[in-house]
Amino acid sequence: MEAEKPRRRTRIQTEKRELILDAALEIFSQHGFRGATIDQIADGAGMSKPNLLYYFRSKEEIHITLMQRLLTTWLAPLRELDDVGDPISELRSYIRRKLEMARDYPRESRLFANEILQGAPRIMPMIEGELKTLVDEKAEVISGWMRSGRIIHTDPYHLIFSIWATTQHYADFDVQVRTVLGPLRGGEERFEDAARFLEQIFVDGLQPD
Amino acid sequence: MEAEKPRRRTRIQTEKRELILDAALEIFSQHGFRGATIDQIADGAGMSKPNLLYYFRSKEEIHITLMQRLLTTWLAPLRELDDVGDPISELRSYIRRKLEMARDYPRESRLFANEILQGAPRIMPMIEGELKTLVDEKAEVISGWMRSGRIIHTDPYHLIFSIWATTQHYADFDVQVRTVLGPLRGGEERFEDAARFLEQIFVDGLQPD
Amino acid sequence: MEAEKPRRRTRIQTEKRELILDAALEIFSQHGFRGATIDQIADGAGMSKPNLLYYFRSKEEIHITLMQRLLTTWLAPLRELDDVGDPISELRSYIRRKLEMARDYPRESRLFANEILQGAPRIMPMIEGELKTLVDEKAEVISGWMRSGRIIHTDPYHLIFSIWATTQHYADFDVQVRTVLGPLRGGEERFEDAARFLEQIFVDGLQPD
Amino acid sequence: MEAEKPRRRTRIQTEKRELILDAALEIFSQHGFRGATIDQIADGAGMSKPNLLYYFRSKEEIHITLMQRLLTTWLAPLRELDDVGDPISELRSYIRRKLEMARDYPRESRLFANEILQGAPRIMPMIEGELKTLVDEKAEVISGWMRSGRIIHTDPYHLIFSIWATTQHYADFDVQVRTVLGPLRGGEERFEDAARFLEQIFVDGLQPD
DNA sequence: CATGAATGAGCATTCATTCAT
DNA sequence: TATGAATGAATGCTCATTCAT
Repeated sequence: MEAEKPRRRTRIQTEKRELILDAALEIFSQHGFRGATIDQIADGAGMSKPNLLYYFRSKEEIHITLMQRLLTTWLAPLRELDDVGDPISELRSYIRRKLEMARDYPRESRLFANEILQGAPRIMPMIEGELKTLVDEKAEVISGWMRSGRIIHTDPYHLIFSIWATTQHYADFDVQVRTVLGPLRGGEERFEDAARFLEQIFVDGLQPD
Repeated sequence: MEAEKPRRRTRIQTEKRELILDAALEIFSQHGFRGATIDQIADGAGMSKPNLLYYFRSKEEIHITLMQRLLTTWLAPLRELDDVGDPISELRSYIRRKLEMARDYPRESRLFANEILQGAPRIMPMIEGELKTLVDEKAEVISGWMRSGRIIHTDPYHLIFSIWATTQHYADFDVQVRTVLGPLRGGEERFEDAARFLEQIFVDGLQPD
Repeated sequence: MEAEKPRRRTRIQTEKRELILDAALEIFSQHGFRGATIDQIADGAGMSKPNLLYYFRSKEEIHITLMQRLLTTWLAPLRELDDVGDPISELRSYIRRKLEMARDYPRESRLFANEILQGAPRIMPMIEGELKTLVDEKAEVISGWMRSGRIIHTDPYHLIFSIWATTQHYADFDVQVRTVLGPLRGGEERFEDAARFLEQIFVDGLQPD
Repeated sequence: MEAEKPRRRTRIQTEKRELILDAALEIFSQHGFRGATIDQIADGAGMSKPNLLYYFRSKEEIHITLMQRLLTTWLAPLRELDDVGDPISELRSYIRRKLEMARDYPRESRLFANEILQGAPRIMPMIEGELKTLVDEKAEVISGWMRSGRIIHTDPYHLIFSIWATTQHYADFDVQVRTVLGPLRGGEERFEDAARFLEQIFVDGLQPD
């Protein structure tokens, strides 16, 4: 109801907000929105609860801010998928980049998965807007490649879903993956192995004879 | 932590426990463990909170019970993967069954995903035990098929992970899938389309020339 | 948003609710809505805060319940003002009853005053409805008495306001009244003195020569 | 509790203090002492919260300062009641002035009412001192008029209370008055109507035959 | 003078669990 | 078995006040 006074940000404000967002990412991705407490986040950010609430008005505001940034980074690899490049190497790069993100930013992946799992209560508009638009656009690019015979014919949407699912799996189901692979194969090399496998499936599999 | 006194159960007890577990599945899969409340579950099961706690000692006990059953059902398709069958049709069936489960039991899938996402705090022993054992065993079956040249050579573990990831995606990321596909392609037929795509990738792709 | 489950009330429920309402009346009338805390009320009612919230869902619900009852009792004297009685003795009785209420139920008077002072944020509908309707009706009765020459002609609405103001003053401004009157005249007899004065002003003053 | 160091004030200090007091009057009269926040007052005064607290050490200090001024203005009409004037026209003027104050300074009236309602926790000394002294004095003046037969015999204290109550009612119970009078009679003319009624009651009614 | 930053104490409300019947 | 009643421990958020600059 109240008018948001759009506070101009000082340097300290910006820095502290980053601190908070980082701590929040850790906590939210681990416990989900409801499972996370402001206390935990404040602790992680090294400040008191009321002080944290001086930078963000509410738990939800932190979450929303996180989500907005997240989506942008998260969609970056897909956004780079280039119409004019070579289809095979474009797809290969896309898968590589997605896997790298799963390896380097697993918290972001889990935060996103958490939100979608619960029905995307706080992120739906972005899914319907930005995300859908981008996917539609890139699906069209892929369809073009198919029509021109540069990759075999298949469903571009489900192709994208599958790439998402398989790559993000290494972040979202990390504990399971590592446990199943065991100490011998569950180290960092698992990402190399996954990359090799996924290329075989998606890249070789899509290559016309 | 306390030793469970193994109470003998009457028929009524068993029925009520089922009622509770069903309600709990609904709530837990929707809100996660911490986000769910006993009140909601009791409501869903049509009984009072203390009465519910007569059948299960605590919120966690419900969750654990649910998880135990879940894993068994969840692994059933993989367990059916038959050593002596035809590899190609075995894999095809496996993918089909997993997709059917994603379609028919999305709550179970989400509950499982939720748990793993949070680091499997309550299910780790089963992952390390039952699940890992089964995967190891079936990976060996698949390896056997590869060695005998009946399917092409690749990594059986990552193959299993990929089948899990892609099929479960249709349950866990359901909102996103339907939103992106839009009203025209996001109906029940999405499972058919997915099946067709996944067979192309996994079955045709693994076929030796 | 949630559907109110209309709880059937047990005897204990009813008794405890009364206890709470009584304590709340004490606290609210003393500190106002915002100034009162649930802790204070729970303390006054001899129970824990969560226990109190088992009987009333929120602070506001207590206040609303209190207000609803209040208005009914509060308007009772005016409601008894009888069309067919003798105007002079009707007015005399009305003033007496209002003064008795100020003496015997000062907390109710103050609670009401508090609410109106703050712009009646939680009671406006009742003012616009029940209260206005009743006043309109009784103003018409008084007007009738005037038209028939049984009391002198004046404004019936402002007459009612003045009776309200003067009688309630002995509850609402009690501290001031007692302080000004001092120990000699500020005891219980102040109500007798007030009654005598008010009758002189309102009753004798309205009498036609 | 600490001894106030009597700070000498610059002109700017004085101006800012006025700004603050005006904003505080608005807020305190609307929400009561506990319901008001320093933030709201600082906002209303167009300054930051710590800056406001540079001019007044605490919320309470603002309130006390406000109360002290208030009482002086508030008692001015009574103070003007003149021993040597004509009793009837003195009383008439007194009522007029009090009604004008209710019309022009309703916030002051409500602030005062609020404080008394809560038992005058912060203003008691002034009630016992300044206010009581003045009332005693003026009651004696009125008694003199009665003894000399210039107005009829009645209780001067309760007469003063009644004039207070009835006039202040138009400020303190403003919402109720306007709601009951409705759009047709609840405009600014309500003060004229009230004045006419009150004169009839108090002035004509006190006139010896 | 002015303000951004920080905090301890408080507050309404929720929730898992226990107790008595 | 079943439930009404009770509560300790959170939990999100507010607010008067202080501190540093």
